[in-house]
Amino acid sequence: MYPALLANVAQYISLTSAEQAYFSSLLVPLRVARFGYVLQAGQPTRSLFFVVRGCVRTYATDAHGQETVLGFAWEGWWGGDAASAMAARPATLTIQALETTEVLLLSLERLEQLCTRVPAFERFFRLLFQNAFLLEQRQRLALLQWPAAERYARFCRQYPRLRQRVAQKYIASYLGMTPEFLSALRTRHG
Amino acid sequence: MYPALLANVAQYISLTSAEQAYFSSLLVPLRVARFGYVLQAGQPTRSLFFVVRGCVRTYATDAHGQETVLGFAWEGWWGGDAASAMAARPATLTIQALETTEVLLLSLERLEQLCTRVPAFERFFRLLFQNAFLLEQRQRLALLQWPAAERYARFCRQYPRLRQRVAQKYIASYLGMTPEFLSALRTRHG
DNA sequence: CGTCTATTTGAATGTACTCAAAAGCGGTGG
DNA sequence: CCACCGCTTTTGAGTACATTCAAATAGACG
Repeated sequence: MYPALLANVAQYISLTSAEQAYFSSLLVPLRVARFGYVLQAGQPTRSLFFVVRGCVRTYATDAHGQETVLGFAWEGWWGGDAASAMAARPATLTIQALETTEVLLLSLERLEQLCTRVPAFERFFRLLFQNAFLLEQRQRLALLQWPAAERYARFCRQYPRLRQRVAQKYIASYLGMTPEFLSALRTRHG
Repeated sequence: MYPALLANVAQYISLTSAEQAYFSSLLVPLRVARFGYVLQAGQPTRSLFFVVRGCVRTYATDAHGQETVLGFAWEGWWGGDAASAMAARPATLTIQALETTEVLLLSLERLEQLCTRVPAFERFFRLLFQNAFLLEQRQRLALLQWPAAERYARFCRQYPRLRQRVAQKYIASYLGMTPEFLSALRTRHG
């Protein structure tokens, strides 16, 4: 039984204790050391995961080896390379632990099984993807309509703790600017 | 009965004809003339919609009146200001018809009702939001990791017909560049 | 055919990037 | 516990990609 994850699920749906036990039985805990990988580009992947402890960054690497950070996930967040997992293709994204991190893996096979046997989970994952979609859209609009300084200011307001938790260069990449430029922004303003 | 929408739903779930009829009964058809609005920022909104015919653009307007195109929807696509509808707040996005357009409105109240009475729809909307999330993420990564010329080239490959269908300035906005710059790109390359 | 808007063209500007090097900080081991 | 080492952040100069503004041309629609 994993209280943090059950609490996350309970925000959206109610489960009997038998359902909770069944759900828990489908999860595979994984512990990753700092700078280790939850997933590496090129590996087969068929899972999503829930972060119990720690923090990870998700990034794509282009042909020149340039890394682009797509996002972060810490306690209480879901993560994974959903596109690759759903298409049953090797991962295109890499997910690296920025601290000692513990996640619970849920394979898509088991997710489907879960949705069949406990239909409330169909609803849970609908709401999960709905929220993920809204966050993505919001962040994409930020990239399109705000200049770099404004994006950083909003990021600091939205995720004040994350700023002290992950390296500035990763935040810069996530916000679509170079680390040098973010550094210059910080000295100019607050 | 709306064959185009039922075909869209049938890609993911199977419905009895009674379920099809019930689903159809929840939909409200709306016809919008060219340059008319399916939704305007500031209006209350509690619906998503499916495009039967025509094409719309979805955009946000900032404090200076600057418009940013978030996306397009044409025959067979779903649209709406999901964030506002779900939060039960006035729309922040505007959705304008670029041609004479027919949509089918589905209010969130009825969507919830539908999911309760026909649980397969819970699955349908999970998959719909899953796909929407993946598209958003892909487009956000494009903004972060590709230069303007590359984004346009990929857009033309991915949506070749859309290029002839909507004004270039809207495509430029969607791709995160000015219309002047997109025009310059086009004369330089193909 | 005429008007209105979209697209193209061009020049000047600016925001953000690249490259390089110094300074700062944290983790690790002595 | 301190000192070193490596990585992150800062600083600065030069550059480039993309923007702004303005005007001319082209295209669409009535």
